[in-house]
Amino acid sequence: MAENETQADSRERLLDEAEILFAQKGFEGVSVREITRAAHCNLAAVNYYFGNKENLYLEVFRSRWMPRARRIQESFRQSLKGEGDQSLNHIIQCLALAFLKGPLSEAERKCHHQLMAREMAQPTEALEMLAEQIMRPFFRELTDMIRPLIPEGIHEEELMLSAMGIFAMILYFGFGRVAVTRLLGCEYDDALTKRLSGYIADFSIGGLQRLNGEMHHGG
Amino acid sequence: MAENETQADSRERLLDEAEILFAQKGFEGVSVREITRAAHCNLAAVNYYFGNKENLYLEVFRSRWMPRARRIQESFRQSLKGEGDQSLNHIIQCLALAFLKGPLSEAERKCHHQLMAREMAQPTEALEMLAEQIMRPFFRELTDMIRPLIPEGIHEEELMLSAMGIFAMILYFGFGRVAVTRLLGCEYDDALTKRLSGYIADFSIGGLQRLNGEMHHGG
DNA sequence: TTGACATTCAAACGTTCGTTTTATACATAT
DNA sequence: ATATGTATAAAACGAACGTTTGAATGTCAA
Repeated sequence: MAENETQADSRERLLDEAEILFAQKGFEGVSVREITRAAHCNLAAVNYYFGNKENLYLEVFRSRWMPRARRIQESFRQSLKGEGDQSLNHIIQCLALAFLKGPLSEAERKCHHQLMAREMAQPTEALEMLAEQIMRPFFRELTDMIRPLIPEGIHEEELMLSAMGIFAMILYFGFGRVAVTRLLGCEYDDALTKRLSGYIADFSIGGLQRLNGEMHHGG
Repeated sequence: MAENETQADSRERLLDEAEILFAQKGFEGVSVREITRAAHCNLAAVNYYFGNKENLYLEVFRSRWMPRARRIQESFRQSLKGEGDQSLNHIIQCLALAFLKGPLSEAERKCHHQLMAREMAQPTEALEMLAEQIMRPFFRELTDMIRPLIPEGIHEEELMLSAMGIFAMILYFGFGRVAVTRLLGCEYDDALTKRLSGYIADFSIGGLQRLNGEMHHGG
């Protein structure tokens, strides 16, 4: 084997193009023909390498989405370690930034969040995999991180919901950017992303602190 | 024409069933045959009444989604008028409640939010219609309502983003309930809905107040 | 009864879908 | 040189898709 390009890269090209197309149009919205055309390989290649279309979809999550999710998480941990400040403010700011600007290109991030949003709206086998291997561990890590920084009596569920509320906004402004720009009346450029990031951080921190206060001072 | 049942109700039954199925599976995920089967009418009925599948989809938004959105908004206005309290706290609480519990049944609300989420993820002609006739007017109404209650210097965009942040969580916990329950590890029953509603309200209010207090964004 | 109109129905249209089949090209190991 | 395994190619499979057709209904006015 060895040697020049376009050889055994068909499998990789298929995964690359499939992820983009699945993110843009959804599983049912893309045909195998469209994917193989984009990847410059034969129609039968999907079945040759992955057995069927559904397996290709799952493999996209295994070999593309999950590693990227881990990179985002790692970027979050690194930016936390970088400074001594471990306040709630700092943690959430780093969290929002890691997911909204993070270590990814604009195209990658858009693709990443769209796929996630689609799985949430219409879960498949893939979501079970992500929930188990990516999301639940990270939520646990996150709640463990936050717990010592807030008043004691708070319920675990509140904590979980808080973390999910943050991701709600991240996902919303990520996957719904077409609608967001249509409503804001301005383009989704780098500046807007930065402002969104700061806004989400502020909003989340405010929400968390209010939750803390409510828990203790009644309401 | 005769006033019997099941007569010219085919059109209405088609709209009812189509909305549910479109919400559950998306435009491409449902076949005309599936819709007509659910509505107990002939396959050709879709083309007879609506010309084609896409027109049926748009008509679902015109004759089902939009009136329901107006009912939700009206419920919000009524609950505001009911009491003299016009504080920021009260407004947002009413807002969250109107969208999370509001005047709809559980099934209706689920259907409603799922359709919206799908349009945000993959906008069609329908979203332009909703943005113009429903969303933009309501956001304007909302920001006009909130503006006098917060410090002056605040930017219009911040206000818009705040409103959208609230809807982000509403949509997230609405359309992603399968994923939510999978992460929380508990069922999405009435009690959870109630807690979610209160949580989103608290979270949103906290976020807004923080925005007011601190104009600057870190990072 | 007749004619016109609105609605339903079964059947078929042409197209596209995911998948399978068969054949071919080419590298490497024996 | 032959056998082997990998990869690509074109063509076809049956099934399902959205849509169209034309006949069969039922209703109501004339």
